[in-house]
Amino acid sequence: MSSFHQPTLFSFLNGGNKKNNKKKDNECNNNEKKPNATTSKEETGLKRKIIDKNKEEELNESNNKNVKKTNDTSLKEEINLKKRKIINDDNEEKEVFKKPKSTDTSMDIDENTNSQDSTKIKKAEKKTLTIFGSQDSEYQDFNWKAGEPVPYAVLCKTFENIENTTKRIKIQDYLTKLLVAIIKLSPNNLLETIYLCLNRICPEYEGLELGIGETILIKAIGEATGRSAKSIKTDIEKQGDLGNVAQMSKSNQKTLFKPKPLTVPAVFKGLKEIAMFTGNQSQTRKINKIKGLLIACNGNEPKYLIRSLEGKLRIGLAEQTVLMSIGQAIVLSENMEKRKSKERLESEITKAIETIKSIYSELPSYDIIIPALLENGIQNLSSICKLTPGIPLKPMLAHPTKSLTEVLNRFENLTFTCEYKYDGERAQIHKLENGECRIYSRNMENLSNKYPDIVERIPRIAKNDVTSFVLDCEAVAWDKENKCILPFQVLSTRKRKNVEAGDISVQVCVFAFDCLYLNGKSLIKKTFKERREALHNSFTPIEGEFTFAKNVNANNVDEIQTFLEQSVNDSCEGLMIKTLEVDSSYEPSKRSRNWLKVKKDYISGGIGDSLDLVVIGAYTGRGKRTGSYGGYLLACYDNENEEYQSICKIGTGFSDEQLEKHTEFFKQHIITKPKPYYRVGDAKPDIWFDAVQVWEVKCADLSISPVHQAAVGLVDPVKGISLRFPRFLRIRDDKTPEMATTSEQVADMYNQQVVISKNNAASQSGGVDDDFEY
DNA sequence: GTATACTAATTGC
DNA sequence: CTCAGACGCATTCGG
DNA sequence: CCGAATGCGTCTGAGGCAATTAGTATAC
Repeated sequence: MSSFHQPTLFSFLNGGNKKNNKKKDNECNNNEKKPNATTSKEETGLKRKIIDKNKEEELNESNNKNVKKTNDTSLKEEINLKKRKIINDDNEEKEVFKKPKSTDTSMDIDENTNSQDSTKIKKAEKKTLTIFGSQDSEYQDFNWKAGEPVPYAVLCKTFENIENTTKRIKIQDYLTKLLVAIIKLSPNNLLETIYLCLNRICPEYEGLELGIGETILIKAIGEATGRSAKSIKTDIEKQGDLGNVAQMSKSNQKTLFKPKPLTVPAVFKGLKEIAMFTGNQSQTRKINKIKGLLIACNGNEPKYLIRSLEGKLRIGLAEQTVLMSIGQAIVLSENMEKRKSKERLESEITKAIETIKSIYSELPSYDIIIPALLENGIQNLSSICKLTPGIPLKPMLAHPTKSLTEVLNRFENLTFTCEYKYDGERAQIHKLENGECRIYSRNMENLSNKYPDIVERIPRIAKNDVTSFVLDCEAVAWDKENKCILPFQVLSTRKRKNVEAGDISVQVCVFAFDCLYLNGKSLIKKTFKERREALHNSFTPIEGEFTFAKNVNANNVDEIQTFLEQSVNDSCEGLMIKTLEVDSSYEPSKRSRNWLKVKKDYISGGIGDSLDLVVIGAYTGRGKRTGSYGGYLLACYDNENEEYQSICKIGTGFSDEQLEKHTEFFKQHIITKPKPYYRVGDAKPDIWFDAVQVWEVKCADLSISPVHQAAVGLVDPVKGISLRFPRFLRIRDDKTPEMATTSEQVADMYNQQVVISKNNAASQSGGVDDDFEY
């Protein structure tokens, strides 16, 4: 009913005093531990098993887990910590969620001063209110005064809180609390804070990147702490995260003098500067800047600073949650002094979250939204920030489905339509009122300079009375001579920057499927039926340059099945299925995955490719896969040379349980050097294995590979073949490694792909393929 | 000094 | 891009 | 009738291949 929940409000109001909270949490843990531990034995499921297994450690260490976290290096501890987190969350669930709920009712009688509970809440509320402008605050330890820059430590403390829970409402809560305080104390820092939470430095469409990777970070950490790159690398394997390694290296190090504490704006400015270093010696300058920041870090700051630089905060906080927190925080901060009923606040927050999400999906720029929000409040925001040609909007995405029956179940009794899913690059085409044309990618990067050929043709696709528009399309590599679609791999060879019309080697055809804005009006709230009519009425196809996506308004399985097969036969990936009327607006904020996609490889036993491959190596896992192998190297068997040829790595498709089992199993088959009959090209795994097990693996396509060696010499003289989107299906215990898929089979599968065989046929006959029409 | 080869980073799917 | 896990929410099931 | 179980959608973070680009190191 409402996305805002009472525990959120309660814990927010009650969270005024950090020390009280902490104490309470500990009490909860102590009280809950024993009953929880005993009941867990009767329960099944992995989660429960983990709890049981680690019960003892949990009892001993739960109270000083933060201390442990920063000081303990061993792998075992890290894993325990991971599991402990689950247990803590379990306890939280019992305490934090039940207790506030029981007080909910008293919140309802807002003015009832007789109730003991409600007086408690008032006290809590009062404490929260005193945050602002006084020393007695949640953030008092950080010496943060109104009007002054937000200390980086405050942000990192919030990150730590967030990282230590998996509860989404709680995460949202921690961030909201911080944002409210910032709005009240240092509103100028709100924008920077939000960017740091999201690990970004500017709107996506501005395209500024950090240009920092692991290698440079290792160098910087090494120089800042006096450690060798090699020892840092071994630590990463143990700790699974460069941020943790930096934290460790830093805490072991004694600093001679204390630099001024970091602030949020200073860190943000530092990141932006790093991003803007270019040209000769820029890497050295980046390293020096990082070193400077690192040296100024205190407490847990190195961990989060380094993770920010890595581009992955990995604390369970991302865009959607940040947006919700912004909405919640702005309402709460606007109503701090007012006494509004719980219901009233709740509904205002729900509405604000909806508003923020929808505004952001139409105009994904915090640079614009946040200042407008601070200045004008949430009420007038949608009149200031709205869909504008020239600024990309968040694209609608599709939900994968496993079968056509699933599609029919979901869209039962609704009118829907099926479209070809072309294998190319998403292209959002904008024409501004002033005539300027731009193209944006799925991630809102500006592609105008990549596709000058498309930009040039944009004015010709619209009918005369059209002044401005935004279209949603797919750009697909196109063979002009034979009038057929080329593989994605061909498209990706196009230059990306400073493309001159003259040096375009790969032609593209644009397949349009939606119209989001037309002649000064946004169409996103209209039904897809209406939008598609607008598209078809206002634009004209040009052969080989601009076409509408092929579609059929079928509604029975047979028809759709035929259309699906036809799409694959026409070199497409499968179908997109969209409702025409009900719930068919283009509002990614509502449901970003409102469309369904049926890809040929999803359908089990169907057209999709599945291979039986041998495991010959592995890579150490990072993050939540620390302590197990995060990915494996697979090979096919070559009869001719009696060797195993690498075909791909694989890192998805297995459950946590399987992942652990694989790790256990393959630890018994480690070999120190690769066998002479392993041919792996540049795919060097961290650990080599004896060829003992066969895995069934599924993929979407096969491609010519610059690294892997499968079927080398059969399709390409020097290059092998690899798999696109590989995923683990199951262990094939019935097969020995010699019975794995062979190189010949791999080569055959490659050649049998429609898009390959069609093009081979076309280039051999030199004529137009008659079966191929648009 | 300039051309070339290599590596790391980013981005598409 | 694929996939699994955790969470939150809604609905159904069973004592 | 209420709490437990179940099912579904969303969100997040693990992991994949292959291409260009930018910066650096090396060779001539």
